[in-house]
Amino acid sequence: MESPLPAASRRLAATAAAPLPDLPAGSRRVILETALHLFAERGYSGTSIRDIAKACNLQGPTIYSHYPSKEHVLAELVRIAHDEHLRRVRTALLDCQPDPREQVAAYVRAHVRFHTDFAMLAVVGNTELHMLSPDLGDPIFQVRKQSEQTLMEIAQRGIDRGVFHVPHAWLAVAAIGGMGLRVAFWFSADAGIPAKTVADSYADFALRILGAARNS
Amino acid sequence: MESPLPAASRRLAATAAAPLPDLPAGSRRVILETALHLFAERGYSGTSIRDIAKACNLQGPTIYSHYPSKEHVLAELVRIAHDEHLRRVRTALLDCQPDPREQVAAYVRAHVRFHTDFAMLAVVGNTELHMLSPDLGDPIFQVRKQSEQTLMEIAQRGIDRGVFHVPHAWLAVAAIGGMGLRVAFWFSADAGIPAKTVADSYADFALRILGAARNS
DNA sequence: GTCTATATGAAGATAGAC
DNA sequence: GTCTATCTTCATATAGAC
Repeated sequence: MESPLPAASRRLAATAAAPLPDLPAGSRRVILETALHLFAERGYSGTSIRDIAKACNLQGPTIYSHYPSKEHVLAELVRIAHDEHLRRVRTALLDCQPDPREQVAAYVRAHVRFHTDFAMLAVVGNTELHMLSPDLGDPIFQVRKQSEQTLMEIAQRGIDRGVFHVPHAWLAVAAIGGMGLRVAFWFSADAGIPAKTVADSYADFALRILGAARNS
Repeated sequence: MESPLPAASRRLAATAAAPLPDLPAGSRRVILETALHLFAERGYSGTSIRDIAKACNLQGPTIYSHYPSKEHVLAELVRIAHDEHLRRVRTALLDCQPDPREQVAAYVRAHVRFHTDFAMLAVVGNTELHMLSPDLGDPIFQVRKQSEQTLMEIAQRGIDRGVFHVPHAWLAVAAIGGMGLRVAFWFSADAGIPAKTVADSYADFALRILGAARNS
């Protein structure tokens, strides 16, 4: 009954971030990676430009040589998060047989692996997206919508073909998405459960939720 | 394929909070309910004492006649959230047959109804708990742990009796908890799906995850 | 690219009058 | 219980030197 949860007072369990995908070079990169750690742990509003600079061994105003505002730093992180999530989901589906069961399993494995492999990015992307002004946030909401719609379409297609059996498709999709999102908060690479185990298990859970479990 | 999600830039869909349980009277109550709305939408760090006061038609320092600090306001909200969650889960189990399937269904219905009926309280309780100093946060983490352990014990008991069939009990419990948590962000009393439908559906999803679906 | 100096405002919190 | 006045620190951001 030992639980692999983060230490009580921490917001998430992960301590190291996987190398960011789609990353700028040089100082921008250092700033971005440092901001990621701070935003993940203390939140966007709870982190100051000076905090980020200090953790980079820079003076506060130096940040402004690389980003026009703190909001732009957040926006780039949140954009990278959503782009990478969508990219992984789409790639997974390209490798897939046209069977909705395979597609759901592939989607959920990719979804969960994103949340294990980029836990900090996922936490920031999900908890701070709404802090962005419409100007910076709206394009990212569009990306998010595409990821969500993709799963909804797979589910609906499976229901139409009689492969899935669930009274309310949207609720099933919301549940599957939600359980995956939460992984970013408790998953830790060092502690306990391998990412692949989580991904495979959640893929199985998703199929069970949709009434199409391979093992039943 | 219409989705009942919150307007793009909002953090959660709920606009009104159910009357808070376990509530103080008078000005403390007004302050608490106002802070709840602001913390839910903008976060604890994104809300100032002056914001709260202004929304109460008070001057900033007046808050300090009722609470010693902003952190104490948050602490009371987070405590109420966790106490009410635990109380509901426990009450639901008292009305229950000793069958693990019934117990899981009762737990999840109570869990989900907490997140629909007190969406703002749930959002603040879950996203801002880690902002509290150990002094104020630790007792609340204890309450949280009790809720989590309760579901884990039910699941383990069902597995031991051969009623549930799932390779990794802890992952199943994490998935069930996580999908319920997420409900607080998208649920809206006015829009679309009744709370009872969500609760019943998620109870069914939980049983499916545990390999004990009543409908399969 | 990074620094120091600085402008301007807002933060949490206290003192003390009414 | 609520107010005004205020303290101190910190916030984002800019200007301009090196």
